[in-house]
Order: sequence, then C-alpha cells, then structure tokens
Amino acid sequence: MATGRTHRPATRSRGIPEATVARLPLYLRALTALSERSVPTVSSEELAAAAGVNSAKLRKDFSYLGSYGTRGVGYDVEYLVYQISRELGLTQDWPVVIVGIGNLGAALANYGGFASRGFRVAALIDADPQMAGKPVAGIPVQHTDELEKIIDDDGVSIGVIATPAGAAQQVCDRLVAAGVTSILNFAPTVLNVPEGVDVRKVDLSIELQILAFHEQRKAGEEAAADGVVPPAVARKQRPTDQGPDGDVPAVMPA
Amino acid sequence: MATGRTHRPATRSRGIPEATVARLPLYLRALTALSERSVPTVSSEELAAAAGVNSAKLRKDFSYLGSYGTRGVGYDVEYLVYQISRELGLTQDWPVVIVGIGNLGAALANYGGFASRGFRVAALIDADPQMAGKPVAGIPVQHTDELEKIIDDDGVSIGVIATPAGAAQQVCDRLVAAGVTSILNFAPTVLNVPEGVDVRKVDLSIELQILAFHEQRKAGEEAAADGVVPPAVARKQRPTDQGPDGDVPAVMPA
DNA sequence: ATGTCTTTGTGAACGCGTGCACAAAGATGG
DNA sequence: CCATCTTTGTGCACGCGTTCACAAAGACAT
Ligand SMILES: NC(=O)c1ccc[n+]([C@@H]2O[C@H](COP(=O)([O-])OP(=O)(O)OC[C@H]3O[C@@H](n4cnc5c(N)ncnc54)[C@H](O)[C@@H]3O)[C@@H](O)[C@H]2O)c1
Ligand SMILES: NC(=O)c1ccc[n+]([C@@H]2O[C@H](COP(=O)([O-])OP(=O)(O)OC[C@H]3O[C@@H](n4cnc5c(N)ncnc54)[C@H](O)[C@@H]3O)[C@@H](O)[C@H]2O)c1
Repeated sequence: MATGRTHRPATRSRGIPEATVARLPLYLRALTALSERSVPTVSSEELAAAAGVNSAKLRKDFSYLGSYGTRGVGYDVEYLVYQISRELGLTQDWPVVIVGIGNLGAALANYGGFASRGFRVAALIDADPQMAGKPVAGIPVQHTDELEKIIDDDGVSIGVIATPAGAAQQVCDRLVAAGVTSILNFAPTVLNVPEGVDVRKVDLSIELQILAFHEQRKAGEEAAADGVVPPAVARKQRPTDQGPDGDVPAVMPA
Repeated sequence: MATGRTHRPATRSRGIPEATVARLPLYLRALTALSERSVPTVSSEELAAAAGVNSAKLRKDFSYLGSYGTRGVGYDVEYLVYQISRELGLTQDWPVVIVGIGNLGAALANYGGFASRGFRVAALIDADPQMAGKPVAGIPVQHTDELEKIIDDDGVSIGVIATPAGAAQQVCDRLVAAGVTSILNFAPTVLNVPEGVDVRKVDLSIELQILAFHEQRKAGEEAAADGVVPPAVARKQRPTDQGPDGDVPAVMPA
C-alpha cells in the first residue's frame, strides 16, 4: 500500500472548480479574438459557441468569478478579458525554464504562443555539454549544472520537461528541490512529486491511443449493423489491418 | 441557439467509460515496462503505483475489459498487455498524416514514440511549396494538393494538425472531407467537425495557464497565512516581479 | 412609468467517476 | 481436505460536473 503519491485535493481551489479553471483559458482566447475585432460585448450564447461549450456551462463558470454580465446585454469583452486574466494570474510575468532542448524542446522554445500570455522563457537547459552556449530561438542553451542557480536567481516556479523519459524523474526532482512548484511534463512517464507541486502532462502517445480506440470502435459498429450505417463515414476499407496476423499477440511495442 | 456543434455522447463507448479509456494507455505503458523486465505477474496495488492511480480504480477499469486477474496472485503481465492493446486497437497498424511541418510538425515527425505503438507516419504535408520533396525524419514532405489522394490511397483515418491556428479549421475540413475521422489538433483553435469525427487537442498555452492559476493560488495562500491578504494582489515578492517592468497590468496579450 | 424583450445567474435534477470496504475466489501450506 | 492468507471484483455511497429550465434583472421603446 502507501503508493507514496500525491493526494489530489483536486477541485477545492477556493471555490473555483477545476473544470472551470481548465476552461477559462479557452474563454480568454475567444475573448481576446473579439477584443482584437473591437467587439464591445458578447452574449453567453455567442461566446459559448466561439469557445465550443454549452452556454449554461459558460454562465455558471463566470458566476464563480462574480457577476460580470449585464442582463439583456451580455458581457463586456474588455472587462471580462481583464477579470479572467487576473484570475488566471496572467497579469504578472511567469518565468519558465525548459529542460531538454531536443526536437521538442527546441520547438517549444521557438513557440510564439509562449510569450504571448505572460510566460517568459527564462532559460533553456540541456545536459549535453555540446549544446551549451548554442543559441536556440535566440536564447543560449545552458548546462544542467546551472539549473539550481537559474531557478533561484530568476525566481522560476514553472518548469517544462522535454527530456527523454528516463531522465524526467531525475530532472523533476532537481527542479522541485530548487524551488519549482509547477511542472509541465512532455516525457511519457509518471512523475512523482511531493505535496504542493502541480504536474500537468502532455502525452502525444496517449492521445493517439485514445483516438485509435474510438476509431476501432467506429469501424466495429459499422461492421456490426450493416443495415444501419452510423453517420460516420462508411469506410470503404479499413486503416490497414486485415493483415495475415491480427490475432497473434504481436504486442510488445518498444 | 443552435451552436451547430457536436453533441457529445461522451461516455457511452459500449460499456467502457471514457475515463477508463484514457487510462488504458497509462496501464499499458507500465505493463510494457514490466514485460521488458520479464516480470510475470503484478498485483493491482503494484501496477496502480506504477501508473500513478488508485488501485481500486485500476481494478474497476480492468473489470470493464473482463476478469483477467487471478485472486491471490494478480494479473498476468503479458496477457494483460495483449488484452489492453487489443482493446485500444493497437494490434493493427494506424497510418497517420501530419499536416504542417514547421517546428512542431518536424519534432513530431522525428518522434520515435509514434511508431512504437502501431502508429505509422504515412505522410508529411505542408502548404509551403519550398518544402515539397524535402525530407524530414527520412520522409519527404508532400504538398497540400496531395492530401486527398494520400488519405484515400493509404486509408488514413487519423490526422495530426500542426499548422498555424488560422489554417487549422480549413485543414481540418479537408481532412474530414477526405475521410479522416480522428484528429489530433495542436493549433490553438476550436475545431468544428461533423458528428462522428473525434477531435482531441493538445494545447500548451492552456496547460501553462492552468499551472499559473494554481501557482498564483499557492502564493496567495502562503501570504494569507500571516495577515489576511486578498489573494489577488499585495504580493510580497512574486516569481520574478520586482523587475524593472513586471508590475504594469500587461494584460491584453496577443 | 409601464410594458416588452433579451439575457443573465442559479436552483435543482441527473449522471458519471471515484474510492471505500468487503465478500468471494483462489493460491498455498500443512 | 482444510485452514489461512492474499488479492481480485464489485456493491454502494458520495461528490463533482453538466445541463435544463426559469425567475429576476436590466435594456429599450412607447
Ligand atoms: N518530439 C516529439 O514530438 C515528442 C512528442 C511527444 C513527446 N515527446 C517526448 O518529449 C521528450 C523529448 O523528445 P525529443 O524528441 O525532443 O527528444 P530528443 O532526444 O530530441 O531531445 C532530448 C533532449 O534532452 C536532453 N537531455 C537528456 N537528458 C537530460 C537531462 N538529464 N537533463 C537535461 N537535458 C537532458 C538531450 O541532450 C536532448 O537534447 C521525450 O521524452 C519524448 O518522449 C516528444
Ligand atoms: N512550436 C510549439 O512548440 C508549439 C506548441 C504548442 C502549439 N503549437 C501550435 O502548433 C502549430 C504549429 O506550430 P509551429 O511552431 O510548428 O509553427 P510553424 O510556423 O513553425 O509551422 C507551421 C507550418 O504549417 C505550414 N502551413 C501553414 N498553412 C498550412 C496549410 N494550410 N496547410 C498545410 N500546412 C500549412 C507552414 O508552411 C509551416 O511549415 C501552431 O498552431 C502553434 O500555435 C506549437
């Protein structure tokens, strides 16, 4: 027993449900677009459509932030942009370190959407000595040895891990020990962190597998009821499949 | 009204809850690692620890697949790997197209974890004529004009969008029209798709904003400990802060 | 003012997901 | 064959999240 893992207090963030927090950036994005078009106000219905959610859900989400709407009119775009930005902590500047400047790390470093919302790349860090000093996206890569100093000097509290899976936990431990309390993990590993440290993961492989599951399901349903073809597509042929194997436990991927 | 968007039947995937499906890849990864170490069996407790979940949850998840465990012993690793792989549709080969071979698209193309579980990069597609023919990760980039033909020829049903946000919906429409029914979207936009098409999104910016929210909350609670400081403002020191800039409500991001 | 019309904010019901706790199943040893 | 011990599989309760549906709030016209 005693998995030694984090207990999720989950939803108790001083009132605002976690699910709502996860949608606020979505609303903010839609609102920012409206703001750029100088649209003064939006109704919950319009904004919900733009954000791809149910309008009742959106209204309830906003109700957690306060009563910022005007009945019969809608929400003031600028005001709402400010309120959400403030709630998300985007009115301040968040220095971020990226660890592991390989294919993905470099892409992240080059990503413009980073800086656009108050996230500043404070440093790029890699263990490879040959990369030290080499500029990526205009920022010189620094060696892992400097990690603690950088985090301390810049007051970095958010770290991005883009190292191979094998190094991720180790890197994570160092980040946490140095003072980082929020981690965005791209490596396909479960990270162990002490209480109080937030970890979010982005896992391409998992996303694809979930898609594959549904894809297979669609194909299966279609085959099942040939009388009623579900609106999907009615695929002419299947992905690849029907190969000579198909039942052999050809599992054991790398 | 009539947002014109998809109705999510969500959880009704012939018994298996969506939340369970999302965890299966996690279990599979842990099991694969055990398999490589030639571990014959695992208990739900051990496997749950490795996957970072509650053991009861794991057992319940597996119960949706059938009764594959042995009481008093645990689960047979190889057998479970096979069962989960089959359930996820990984015993077959899924050709995938990546559209938008920029920083991110190239990183994805180079990503080894792609092929490792039955996902095969069928084609790399970009609108830039200058990229046509140029090999990325050993695969020549093809022009967008070829998109429909490629999808049709290879029976591609999964597409990855890594274009700028402005082009994403357009690309999505073409993919769907050509027969793709599952999309993994990296562009920061809400995609509109017809019923029967699955979309999953990976949004770096949203993840960071969620982290920032919690980070701000932590800082607020910490401050509130001594006096009562309204958690929003009045920070003593913040991540970076105290810099020459850093206090201007630099809201209104791009 | 008064009435009408639009849109918010939310009470309430429902369904999904989670985790506890335990009975049953089976292994293992004597 | 029986006793004991381990671990699964699941019934059950609870809480979160979603959605409906509507009263109240306010804009706007007359
Ligand atoms: N490339 C992708 O599209 C992609 C997609 C999803 C997930 N991932 C994951 O992201 C991670 C990085 O992928 P990649 O393709 O960029 O790999 P990569 O091999 O190109 O880059 C890894 C980098 O990490 C550095 N590194 C290794 N150990 C380190 C350590 N201890 N400290 C600091 N730096 C260290 C290496 O020097 C290298 O530069 C992997 O875990 C991969 O599974 C990548
Ligand atoms: N780079 C990152 O780390 C990162 C992170 C998160 C999200 N994103 C998002 O991923 C997307 C790509 O990011 P990037 O950094 O690779 O951008 P990029 O500009 O480097 O690459 C975009 C590529 O898409 C191609 N393209 C443009 N329009 C196209 C079309 N209609 N059809 C096909 N190809 C087209 C361009 O030619 C270019 O090669 C963006 O939406 C970005 O917001 C990137």
